Amino acid sequence: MIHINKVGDLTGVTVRTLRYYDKIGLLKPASKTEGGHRLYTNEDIKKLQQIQFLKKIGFPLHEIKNMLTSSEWDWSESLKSQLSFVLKEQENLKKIELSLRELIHGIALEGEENWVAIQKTMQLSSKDKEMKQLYRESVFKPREIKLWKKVPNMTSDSPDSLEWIALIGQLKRYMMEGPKAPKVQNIIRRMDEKRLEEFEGEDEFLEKLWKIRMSPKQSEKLSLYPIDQNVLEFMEQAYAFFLAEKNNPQAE
Amino acid sequence: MIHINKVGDLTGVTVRTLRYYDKIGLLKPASKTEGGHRLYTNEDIKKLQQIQFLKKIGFPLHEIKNMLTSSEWDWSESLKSQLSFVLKEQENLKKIELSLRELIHGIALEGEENWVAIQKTMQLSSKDKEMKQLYRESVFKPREIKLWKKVPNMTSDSPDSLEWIALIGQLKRYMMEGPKAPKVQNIIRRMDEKRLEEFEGEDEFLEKLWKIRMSPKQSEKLSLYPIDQNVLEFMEQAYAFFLAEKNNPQAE
DNA sequence: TATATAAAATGACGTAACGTAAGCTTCAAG
DNA sequence: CTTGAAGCTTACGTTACGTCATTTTATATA
Repeated sequence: MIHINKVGDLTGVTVRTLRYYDKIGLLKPASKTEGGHRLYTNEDIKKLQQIQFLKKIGFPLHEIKNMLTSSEWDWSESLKSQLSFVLKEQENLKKIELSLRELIHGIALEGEENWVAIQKTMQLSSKDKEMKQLYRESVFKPREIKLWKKVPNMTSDSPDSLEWIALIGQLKRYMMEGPKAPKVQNIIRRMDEKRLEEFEGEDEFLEKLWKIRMSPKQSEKLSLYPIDQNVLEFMEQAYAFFLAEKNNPQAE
Repeated sequence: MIHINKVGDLTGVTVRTLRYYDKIGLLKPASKTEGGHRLYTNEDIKKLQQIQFLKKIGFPLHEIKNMLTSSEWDWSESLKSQLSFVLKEQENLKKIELSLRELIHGIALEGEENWVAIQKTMQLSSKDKEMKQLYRESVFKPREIKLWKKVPNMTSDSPDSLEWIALIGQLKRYMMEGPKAPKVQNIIRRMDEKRLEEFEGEDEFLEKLWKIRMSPKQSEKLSLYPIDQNVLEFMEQAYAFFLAEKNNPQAE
């Protein structure tokens, strides 16, 4: 016969919990002292461990009670339904994770102080994702759909996407220095390097992508994070200058 | 000025919820009629949509309230901590998923009627998984560790593992017909085919595995689902008979 | 054996985010 | 002016306990 706090020590559950389980009839102690103190047996401990396990895998107490009392319980049934529930929960959390990453990257781009990023993402997220997939397929060729995966997007945590976000963020910061500023040109050079690494020879695709980028509405349809028009234009100027310099190095 | 049930139609939240948000000060309607009916503006609707989004990604209402009121809120901070929380939750659900699969497969093996499978798995799950990894590394060679992944286990949902479980389950059902029964021999043949497909030429490894299998204690240490001793022995007999038949087809 | 003290018992309130029901009041149409 | 629909407030129920507050029992010491 084991006292209540000893049971707690053995299994890690609190005294309060044991009293609660007693009250709801989930685990009644085998006996009591004449004064009313609860006394548990080894059997009770085993049952408690089963309860703990079933609770851990997500069953509510009232269902655990049924499971352990009714001998005719359809274990297979409830385990499978619990499994499908768990799978759904995981999908859901995956979506939440993507939204969070989008927001975090958005703030990295826009800076924390202004609400714009948050607003944009919250609007984006409220729309239908599947629609976008369909639209995407209508605009690009099948082969280009594969390339699409390499386009940096706000939900990815790949190093590549992160660097793109960082580069664009820096570009915004240095915009007031003009497109020819060395800092800006360094960023553009790095972008060009990455472009070559990832999209070498895919000029047609890049051309299409850039046109879409220049139209905020189309960008949004494709769930591209809407980059400010003036940033895009600035980028185009800086890139033009970069190309000119490259072809004619010593000129000034 | 929009009436409360219209707001519900527009955003999908219930009237009760809107009244609740009013009460806790999360979303107060811009004005009220003299009779006390709530009137919302377009601004309110926008705010409500933000609330919905933040709720969807897992923030509690009181935190959302802070986020939307205090202008100095550290968005980056709370988004990141929420992200890490979500990641932890996903890990947790993954573990739960594995436990559930283990139980479901256990029942497929032992049959629903007897508690044995459930008991066994519940005991297995309560122990430390990392310990097992270490033990495994001490028993097998590095090269064999890779092979280990192909050993059917109770938590996998790969077709291969499922078939092994099904085969062993059937074997148990036909045990009373003796090791020479055609049904039993068919199962053994299928097992042999699979063995060849997956472990061809790895005789040393299989030998080791089999020895461990014959010892319930060692099996458990490696988190192998403990198969009953008599089933294993029966399997050995049936397999011996199978080999004999194969080498000497027409004898009887 | 009386008493001090630890530990146990019961009862009640609080939690998060609403759902649901009861009973009363306001709004808008006819 | 009536009437039915919709709105209002109040309050209890939900999950699985945590956290008091108060009282009673068990046990060790004087």
